[in-house]
Amino acid sequence: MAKIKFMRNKILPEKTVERLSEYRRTLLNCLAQGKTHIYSHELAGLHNITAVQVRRDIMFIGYSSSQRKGYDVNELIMVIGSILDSDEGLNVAVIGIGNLGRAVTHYFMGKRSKLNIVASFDIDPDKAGREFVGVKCYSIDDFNDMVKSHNILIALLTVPADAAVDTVAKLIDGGIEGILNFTTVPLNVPDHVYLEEYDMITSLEKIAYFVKAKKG
Amino acid sequence: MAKIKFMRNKILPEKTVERLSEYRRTLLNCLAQGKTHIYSHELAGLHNITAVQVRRDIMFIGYSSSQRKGYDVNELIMVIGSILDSDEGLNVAVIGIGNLGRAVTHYFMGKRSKLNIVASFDIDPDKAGREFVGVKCYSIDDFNDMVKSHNILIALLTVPADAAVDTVAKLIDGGIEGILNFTTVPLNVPDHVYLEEYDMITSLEKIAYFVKAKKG
DNA sequence: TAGATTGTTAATCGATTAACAATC
DNA sequence: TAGATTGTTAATCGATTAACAATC
Repeated sequence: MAKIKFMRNKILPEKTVERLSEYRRTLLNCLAQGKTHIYSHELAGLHNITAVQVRRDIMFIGYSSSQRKGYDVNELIMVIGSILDSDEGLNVAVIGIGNLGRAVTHYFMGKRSKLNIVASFDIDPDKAGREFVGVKCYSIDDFNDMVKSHNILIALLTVPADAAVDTVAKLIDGGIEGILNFTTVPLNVPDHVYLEEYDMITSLEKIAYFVKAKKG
Repeated sequence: MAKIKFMRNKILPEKTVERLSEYRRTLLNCLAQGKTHIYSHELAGLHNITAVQVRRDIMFIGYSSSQRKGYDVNELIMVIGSILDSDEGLNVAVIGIGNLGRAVTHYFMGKRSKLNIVASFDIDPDKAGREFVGVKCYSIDDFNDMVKSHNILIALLTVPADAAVDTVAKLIDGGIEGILNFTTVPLNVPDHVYLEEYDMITSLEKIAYFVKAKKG
């Protein structure tokens, strides 16, 4: 039987958290293919990183394989789940149900996950009450009530750029704790809110720069 | 007049490149509001970073303000442009024109940029020849020819997860040099290809983890 | 056992921040 | 000038990698 040291209360490095999320998806695929054990160098190879990094990440979460036959895929999935997931699942709202909002909702609905999109919100009164991609849309004015009644913790911000700043003020006011910002607008949030930028334009401009740089 | 040291041939740190892209957007807004000069601490405040970091980034690109009255907004935009943009613009293709592909295309078309979406590609023969969001769709079989004739350098990968690996092989074969990966599948690419992950699920799971961690 | 693999410490690398002289 | 601001070096922090003893 594998050992799990309970160092769960320690906060993990950001990059490790990212990779754990990625490992888990890969491990679920392995499981689907009937693979029950996986070596650190195998998992590393699938992610284009080094085996040391995989082992160090796994060390951080306090898991260790019992044999030298690699990690038990099933166990590792469970342990990562115990780190990343909340027992009760986590409720998420999409803010702004235009083209991007709908595509993102659709994208998420396709994945199994402890993260549930429970509502969308829009400023357009015509949209309130309707359902988009299987998710009910509410007026942004109902946001505060909904956050409380539906225990919404995280918001996906997919509003147009010029609405971003005002909308974020509403999200903060409503008591949201995490925001994934799809807009290209830099946002100011208080310390207790976790903000993650998700900026296509910057990602693309970065690729463009390094493609140029590589060419000489 | 401002001085520009020509250290353009040096490769910039990844994070600096990201921030330059973000600064530029902010600077364009400043310009639109009639602001001609900006202090490092102002630009920093708008991005929730320190003024030292702004100054260091600007030092890296070899620009320096002539007065102690902050940076000339217009000049700084030009200098960042000379770093990030290619003179001729850069041609981009969307691979997989489903929900996500269309939303992403729509999103980009709204921004002015030196990055042009010149084509989309799909495996579905019914889509080839049609136009989506103002961009013509081609069969993925025509990819190699199109890359050459339209000088496509970068691909946005918005295909379903199970098609990701095969599709990337085609992109590489066609001679693509940069990929923005919207799928959740980890990809293996040769050294000369610049790959950037753009993974919503991981971003969300990361937010979920740190929201939990902050609470106790 | 010998070889492969893991878990962990120490060394390195890269990015951020602190400190401060130079400038207007 | 005095105060504010910049440009840059040195120190710190965080993340990756190298090295290696321990284990099966």
